[in-house]
Amino acid sequence: MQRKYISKAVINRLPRYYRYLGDLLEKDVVRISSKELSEKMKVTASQIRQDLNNFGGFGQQGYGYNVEYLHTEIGKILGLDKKYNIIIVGAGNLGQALANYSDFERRGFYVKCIFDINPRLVGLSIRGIDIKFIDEMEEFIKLNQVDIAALTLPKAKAPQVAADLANWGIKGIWNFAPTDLHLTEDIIVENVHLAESLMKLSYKLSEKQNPADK
Amino acid sequence: MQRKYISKAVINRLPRYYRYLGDLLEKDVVRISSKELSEKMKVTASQIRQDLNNFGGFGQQGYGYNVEYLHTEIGKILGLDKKYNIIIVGAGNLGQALANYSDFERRGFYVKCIFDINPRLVGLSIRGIDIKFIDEMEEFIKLNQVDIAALTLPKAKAPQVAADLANWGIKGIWNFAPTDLHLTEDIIVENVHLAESLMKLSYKLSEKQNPADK
DNA sequence: TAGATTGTTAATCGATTAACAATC
DNA sequence: TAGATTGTTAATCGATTAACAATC
Repeated sequence: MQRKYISKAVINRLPRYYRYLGDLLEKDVVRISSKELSEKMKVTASQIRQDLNNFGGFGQQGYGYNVEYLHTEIGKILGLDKKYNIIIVGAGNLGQALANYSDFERRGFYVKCIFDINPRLVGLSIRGIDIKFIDEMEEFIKLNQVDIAALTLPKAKAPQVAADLANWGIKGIWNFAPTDLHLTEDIIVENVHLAESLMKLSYKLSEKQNPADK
Repeated sequence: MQRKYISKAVINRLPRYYRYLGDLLEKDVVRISSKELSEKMKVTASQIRQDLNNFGGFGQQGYGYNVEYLHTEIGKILGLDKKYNIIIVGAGNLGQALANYSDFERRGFYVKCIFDINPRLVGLSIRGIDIKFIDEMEEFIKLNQVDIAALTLPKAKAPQVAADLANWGIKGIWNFAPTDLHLTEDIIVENVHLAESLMKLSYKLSEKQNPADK
């Protein structure tokens, strides 16, 4: 669908546009101009127009953008019109939290199974999602069409599991382990590094106490 | 401590440097050149040297960088030599997962209390951390020196709670609610938007199926 | 038609990379 | 000293913002 090359900076902003448009939609706002949206989002109107025009003209001169239409179109760009099957690898607290987060389903992400090595967790289920022993993972992936694996396991185990998943045909990895996975080009990795996020907060807090000259 | 203005791009990379240096330290690596590190991290050596020099000369010509020293210095820049008291607001799965994540303590982040409105959770404790009723939060913050609040509560409640926390003297908010908090300048917000992270993964997956020309 | 606002080009700004003199 | 590698300046590249003609 997307044809021309889109910079990473633009892609990173798309989900935020999507969220704001969803909020507007809930408030029954029908149309919005780039200027109004820019004030809400605290970005420049120019950036919004520039970003959107990477994907085609969604607006109308003199009118602005139709909220519902733009929301739908950005959803399509983000691939939210498709369905994804997810497995969660690691049934610890974070894995369980993700399994419980039913909101993902609204966006087309379906958690199909959770895997762990801990026999005390195997056999349990969360929101009707089974926790299976990790040895059953290969077969499960081959029988079900699993697109994405969320890795919520210790750093030490992540690289091997990721390599296995890649071999078994997983397309994307949502990596919560605090390590970088070095896989082949054709497997997509999206990292969530909570510890690093907390460090950024910490940096900003100390900076506040010792501000820069500028 | 930090004097000159540091760009956001640099700050975002610091925790990753810190992580790689920590890994090297565990492997008892004593020194590393920007070139070696750049190969591991898949960035340019130039960028590493440029980034580090924002904070002063940590290396030595002809030698490279001492791993332990650089690790410590970046830790200081990130404020990891300080201690932070944290409260978690929202004792749902994600809040509980954060409370259970004992690794944060190693970095100086101490979870002191969890708050919720659900009477069925109040009175329980996680790893010895009490879950209290949210009405007790104001007093708790005034009695204990709380620096950071992690918000793991529904989007609808986040803005009001954040405003209260700001009034009660919280310095930083680690926001997991899928909304932007508009607070005064002097309160620091670091967002973790899991849904947006998943959308980026989704984008990259659909892009792979319909690649750009370039 | 007049007013509003997009789509898009041009100008500016900032971040990254390359190059190399300084120096360990 | 010779070799290695930093610290730092200069060149390049990319992203953001400003401006405005096109057009609804």
